[in-house]
Amino acid sequence: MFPAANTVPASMSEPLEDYLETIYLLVQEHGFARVRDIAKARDVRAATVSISLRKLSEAGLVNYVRREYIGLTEKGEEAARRILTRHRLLTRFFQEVLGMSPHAAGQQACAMEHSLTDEAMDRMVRFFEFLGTCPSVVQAFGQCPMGVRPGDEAPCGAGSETCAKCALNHKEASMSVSRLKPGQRAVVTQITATGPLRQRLLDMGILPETTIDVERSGPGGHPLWIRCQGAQLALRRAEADCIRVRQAS
Amino acid sequence: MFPAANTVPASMSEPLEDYLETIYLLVQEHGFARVRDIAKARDVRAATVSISLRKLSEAGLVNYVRREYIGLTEKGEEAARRILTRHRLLTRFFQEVLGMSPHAAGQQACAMEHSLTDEAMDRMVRFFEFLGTCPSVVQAFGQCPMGVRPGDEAPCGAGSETCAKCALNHKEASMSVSRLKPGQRAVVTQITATGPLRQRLLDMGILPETTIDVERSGPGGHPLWIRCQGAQLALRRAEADCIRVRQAS
DNA sequence: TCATTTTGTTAGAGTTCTCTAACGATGTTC
DNA sequence: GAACATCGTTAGAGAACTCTAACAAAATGA
Repeated sequence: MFPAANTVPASMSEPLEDYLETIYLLVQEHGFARVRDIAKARDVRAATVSISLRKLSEAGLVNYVRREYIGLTEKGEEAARRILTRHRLLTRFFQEVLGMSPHAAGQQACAMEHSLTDEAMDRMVRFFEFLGTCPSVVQAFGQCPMGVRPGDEAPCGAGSETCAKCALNHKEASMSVSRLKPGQRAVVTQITATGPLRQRLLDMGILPETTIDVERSGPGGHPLWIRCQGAQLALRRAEADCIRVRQAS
Repeated sequence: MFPAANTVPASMSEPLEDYLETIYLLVQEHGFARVRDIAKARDVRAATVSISLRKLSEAGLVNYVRREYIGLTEKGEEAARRILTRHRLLTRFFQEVLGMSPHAAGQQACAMEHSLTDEAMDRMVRFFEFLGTCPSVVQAFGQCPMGVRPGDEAPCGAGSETCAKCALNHKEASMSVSRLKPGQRAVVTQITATGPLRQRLLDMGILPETTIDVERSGPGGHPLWIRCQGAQLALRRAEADCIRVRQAS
């Protein structure tokens, strides 16, 4: 009669995903998350948060006992990272490709992040990988009379800026992340994996143009510990081999 | 004490928008819409539809008296077209740019159409206008090893196909739709308007690559009647002047 | 330490969307 | 025209999510 604490709900509701995301960000930023902070961030009443926390706790996504500090479980962190990665990816698209202001792009991403399918995400990442090796595209759009126009609010110069990076990209040789030594920093250019392995890496937050710091690397078959978007992740050898990067600083 | 039948609700709920969309499509396809058909199309029970119709009716979007045929008001049609246009635009993006199958692209569009902001829509249309004059982009993506791959389901060949069109586009002179005579057909290449006028045209369903049939054109300041996506629309002169097309057949 | 403020919880209620079940109303068939 | 099927409506209920109001617990400060 235990309510299924081990069962991953087929799909979570949007509000619940938002709470998870909020908690993740608060913990990352301040080291802790309180009911009050969550309520403020999501613009709801504390009472509502309280109830939602119970649900998340029952779903095994949040570690929470009444009036204690709030933390995500392993599963909860994974779920939060999954949403946040979608958020980042969509924001980049609206900002860098379509030329929207960071704020507007973020808003739009917020509204869509819950419904981006795995396939669409996969394809969108491929699109960014492509942009990284074909600098002409965004550049051309940026210069196109219909692209970002002078009168537009916060043009954010995505076109030219991105393309400077891309041109570099293109010239520099890329390598597998597994070649990096602890302490080195690199920027993802491509994920060569396909299928579930690719999806797994994407959901962890490994997207093109993401910075990766290598923290520890064991010999041979041991996992490679990296830091990515503020999160510490363990990559199996097979996973690390699929991540192409260019070195950065 | 009349419940505000003239007030446009600031924003409609997603289900209500879906009902509107469904009714619009049913009327367009079969000439009429019954509760049963709507229920089937949306995969809900008739009872639910019945209740929703009352709401839509109270909002002044649907013409409906108990047990009679169901039709959209002027306002309802506008709202439905607005959503459908977003649907079409997003579908095109996922299908033609990202290379998803028509079915998957449609699904994804369904989930996002309710939250696409005016600005994002505007920018996305510009992106398509840009693609129409810079054929290299989608083409290049299609040929890129990371693009649509041999093993993929329903590649739909968007890359090459679209670009053949684009190349033509590019070479042919475009003209304003107001130059067309009744009976002529053309394909939209660009909407040169900006601001509210542009938004109005987009919401009517006037997107790049949309086919337009001219039905009636009055002299001088009279409106131009066109058919677009199955809908008959009246364009004011100022509006027609902003629509660039290439002639087709 | 006692009063005050801040923080979190519970109780109760409202909204929206959905369902099933029962019931009218309309139409069809023999 | 009676029996049957189809279609639409209403009634009643439940799931999510939210709110306000009242209360409990903890922290702060004089």
